[in-house]
Amino acid sequence: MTTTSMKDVARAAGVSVGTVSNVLNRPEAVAEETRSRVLAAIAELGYVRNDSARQLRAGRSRTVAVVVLDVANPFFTDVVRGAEPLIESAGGVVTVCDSGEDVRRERRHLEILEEQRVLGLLITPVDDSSTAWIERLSGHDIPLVLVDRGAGRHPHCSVAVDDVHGGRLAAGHLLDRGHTRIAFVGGPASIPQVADRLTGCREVCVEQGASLEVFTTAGLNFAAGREAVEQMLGLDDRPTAVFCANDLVALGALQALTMHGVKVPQECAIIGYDDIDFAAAAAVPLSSIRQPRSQLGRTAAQLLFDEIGEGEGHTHRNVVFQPELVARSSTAADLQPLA
Amino acid sequence: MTTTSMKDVARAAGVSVGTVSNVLNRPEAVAEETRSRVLAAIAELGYVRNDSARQLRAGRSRTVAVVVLDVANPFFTDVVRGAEPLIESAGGVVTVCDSGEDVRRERRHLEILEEQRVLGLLITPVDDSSTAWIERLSGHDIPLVLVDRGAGRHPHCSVAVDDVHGGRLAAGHLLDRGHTRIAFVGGPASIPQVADRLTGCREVCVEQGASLEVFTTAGLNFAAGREAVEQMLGLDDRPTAVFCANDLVALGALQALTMHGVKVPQECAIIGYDDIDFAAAAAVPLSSIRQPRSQLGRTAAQLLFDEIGEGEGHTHRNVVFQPELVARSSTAADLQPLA
DNA sequence: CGATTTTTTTGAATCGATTCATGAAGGGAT
DNA sequence: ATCCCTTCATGAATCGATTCAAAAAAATCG
Repeated sequence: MTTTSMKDVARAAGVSVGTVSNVLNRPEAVAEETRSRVLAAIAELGYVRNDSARQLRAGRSRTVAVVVLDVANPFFTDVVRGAEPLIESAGGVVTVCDSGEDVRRERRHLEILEEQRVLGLLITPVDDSSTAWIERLSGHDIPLVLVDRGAGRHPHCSVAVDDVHGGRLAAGHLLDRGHTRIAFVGGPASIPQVADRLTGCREVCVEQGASLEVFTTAGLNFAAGREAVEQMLGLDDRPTAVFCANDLVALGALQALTMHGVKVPQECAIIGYDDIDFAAAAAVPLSSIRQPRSQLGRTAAQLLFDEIGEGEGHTHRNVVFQPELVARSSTAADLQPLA
Repeated sequence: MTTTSMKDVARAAGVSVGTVSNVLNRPEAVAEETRSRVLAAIAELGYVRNDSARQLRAGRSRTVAVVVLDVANPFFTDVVRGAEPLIESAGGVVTVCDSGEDVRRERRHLEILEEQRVLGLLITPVDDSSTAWIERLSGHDIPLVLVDRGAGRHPHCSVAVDDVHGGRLAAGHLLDRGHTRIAFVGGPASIPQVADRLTGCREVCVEQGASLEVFTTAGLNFAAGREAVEQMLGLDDRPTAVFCANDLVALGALQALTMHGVKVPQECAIIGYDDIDFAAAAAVPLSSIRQPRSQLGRTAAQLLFDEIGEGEGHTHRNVVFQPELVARSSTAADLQPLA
């Protein structure tokens, strides 16, 4: 006999299983003397509650899943960190799922989470094709909050940052510095955050008559930034400023530029997005667009529990934060007029 | 009726629940015609398996938990990335738990994981006081592999990197550069990795007659590095080289040094540990001690499944990898003899 | 066609905790 | 001693999927 169950504890303590259950769940309903006898038996036998059985009866688990695009991206770990305290203090258990910007992985996670009957979900969807699955969970009464993504016309709570505005801030800053040939690096284009940041950037470029070259990458990481820069350096008449869709990409780009002896910011300016801690510590301290990362997580958790608490009569809320420009050395020099 | 169960599917398809179960678990044992009828009913009703019930019956979940010291540390995300493919291809589900270098948080996670009857565990224990709990899980037949930590005399599989050797490499490199006043920054001292790296460092310093100043920090992150440097800069006769217990600390230290106008490496050299991707992209590319991060994860997962597969007749294995010095700019200059 | 084997399907037992109607025991009040 | 209230403890029913011995149906063969 591998595992000891409540029945064993009950037998050892000379009580019924119902009483053991009461000791665990409503200790005040059990007489002092009985309770300590049961607790002694539990300690004696090394009994551990079986969560599956508990959940089966309860019909719902106490797990809140956070589905992110990339756990290795500090932006998301900060969002998770922001959400954790609230979830845990509400008796929940946090589980982090990494979709890796891949719809198939995301879908696999969602299938499993649905089978697990999770208490709720905070999710940053990979792209629009995620919607069908998300609606399915939602239809099966799993409350969810969209993170870093407006709900659009979807009936959900959401917390987001105005990425179009962020894109405008970044591009505006570069143009202020005198640049007229801008490169945008990021992808895939199906990721809404990328699309929005590019939209904002493009708007500003068009308004002010700057040229814009778009380098679409396969992902939002170090390697993507490096590769895009390699490609850019091959051009005859290359851009003088790069706006990267996030800081990881920007750090990769910065590394590649430095490796090729291109001086930042004198010969090429760079600005990233997210303002992760590493940005300030980079080879050339990186200008970036700051998002309220942990507040994003905290608010999302808050909305989720509001929804769980309010039940039927719940009205969805959509919170939008404004991003903020953080200018550092990587965009510090005004463009030197070419002779 | 919120959830639809197998019973509902059975009724809709005009078969027994046993047959529905067979369709899901051993489709080849069900007649073609019946199978498609059941599948149709499943699709029709939007039926989703209840994992709790399944686990209850099975006695075990298919979750493999990875308990790490800090999810925000790229070292650990890389370890997790390394372990995931193998776990998932074996039909497992990965869940990452962050102990945050805090024994209490670690313990809470372990309690929950035990209640969940996880399939297995990859864990980097916070410190020696974790041992009792780990043994408890192990005693309850939950197989586990210690990660980034030798098993010592404990009866477990483990994958580790020789941290004492790593400490020697780092210190040796600094002394080779002509430094004779070394600072070690890291903590808390109860973390074995920190203790081992310091041990190696101290050995070399003693052997070669260099002085060693130890700055013990509360954690292994950015802020810790910054604070230690602030403190160090207050000293009259300060060290000329800093060995940080990991790269996050080193990046924090580097940032603080730069902020105070101390030139790296000319006025102060720095070397970190882990060689995370950010190290190479730092303000001054950071020398570091490289660990085979994803291989660590992959091997750990391998050992775990070996243990699960072999059952009783299993013999524990302890794999130790050797770290490797990666010299970059942050230690590039030989010490300038002070006039 | 009846006997025999093979293929399918059935349905009851099981996993372990929770819940709740029911009942027992103890304490006061009359 | 009787009746009424509390306070505690009981144990059967329940959650939903899996398993497996046994029954039923279909196929094969002489």
